[in-house]
Amino acid sequence: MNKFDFSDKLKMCGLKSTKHRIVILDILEKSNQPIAAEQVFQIMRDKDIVVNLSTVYRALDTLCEKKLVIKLNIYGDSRALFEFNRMLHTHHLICLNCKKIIVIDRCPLEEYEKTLAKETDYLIEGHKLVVYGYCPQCREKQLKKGLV
Amino acid sequence: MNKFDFSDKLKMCGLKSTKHRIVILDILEKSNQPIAAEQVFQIMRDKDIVVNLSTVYRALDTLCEKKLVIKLNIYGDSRALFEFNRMLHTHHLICLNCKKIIVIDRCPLEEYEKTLAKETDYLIEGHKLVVYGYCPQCREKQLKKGLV
DNA sequence: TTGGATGCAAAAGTTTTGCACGGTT
DNA sequence: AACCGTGCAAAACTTTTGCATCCAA
Repeated sequence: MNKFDFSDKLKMCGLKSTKHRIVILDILEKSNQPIAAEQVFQIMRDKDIVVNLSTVYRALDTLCEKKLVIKLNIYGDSRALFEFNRMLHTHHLICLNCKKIIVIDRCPLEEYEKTLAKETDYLIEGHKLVVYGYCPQCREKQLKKGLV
Repeated sequence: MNKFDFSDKLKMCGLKSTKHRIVILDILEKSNQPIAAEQVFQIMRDKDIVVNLSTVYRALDTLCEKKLVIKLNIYGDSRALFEFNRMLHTHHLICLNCKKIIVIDRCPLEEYEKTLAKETDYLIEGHKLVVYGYCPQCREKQLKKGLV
């Protein structure tokens, strides 16, 4: 997706198309895993884009409101993480050692949601599933140390 | 579970049995939903227990390490929440309106974990599932307002 | 007695806010 | 021109830490 698409996307949501917002969408879209506001800020700095951290927070907040971006709160990280909303229903597999996050795009929970709705009389809007484990690389390292 | 049990539990984990820790376990055990450190602190204050907030944080941290307590990071709350570990594998159903949290104790994901392990070569340690929706009470209120 | 637990104060880290100014529509 | 977005600084909020003291084992 290129910058013109981002610009259109923003306008379609009733937002002004600003350079910062486009760059932020671009950064998140290119990231293969969710990142924190501070990291977005640093990447912008690295690109020699002068921006204030509060602007990054405000932009992320606005983009989340418009569902262009998804905000995550993950165990073990006190910061919120943000990812580009690819309009796919995804889940996350997180390595407990290196904190790498893999996005998984298969969901086994459609039926479960229906059952749950019946049982609880809730109107179910969605869910978040996070799976924790150790990635192959970290498993190997820990095997060598005799830790696992 | 009474206070003697908590004392034993702490000792079995290699922790000293202190008044504060016992009270904190008691508060969490009695709470029907996960609560923040600040709330634990306030409940202690209400019980006329003089305690420092940093002690609450340290105690919760220690109890989590020993798996007596579970720490949660939930979307929409920048604070961590803590719940008594009932040694059941549970999930959470959260009302997007009133933020009420229901603990659900049926898990549809055993098979899924196995499949995922095979596919990714991760050593899966566990998962967290949070379902979002609107509770019957909030649905009714919103219906009246014509919002849903 | 000894090491771990606590209180206190201070710092660190994350996120939000008020206000003046600037840019998009 | 109007309104929304941004920079800056400050504050708010959550969590952690250093150190002296206290308490459970």
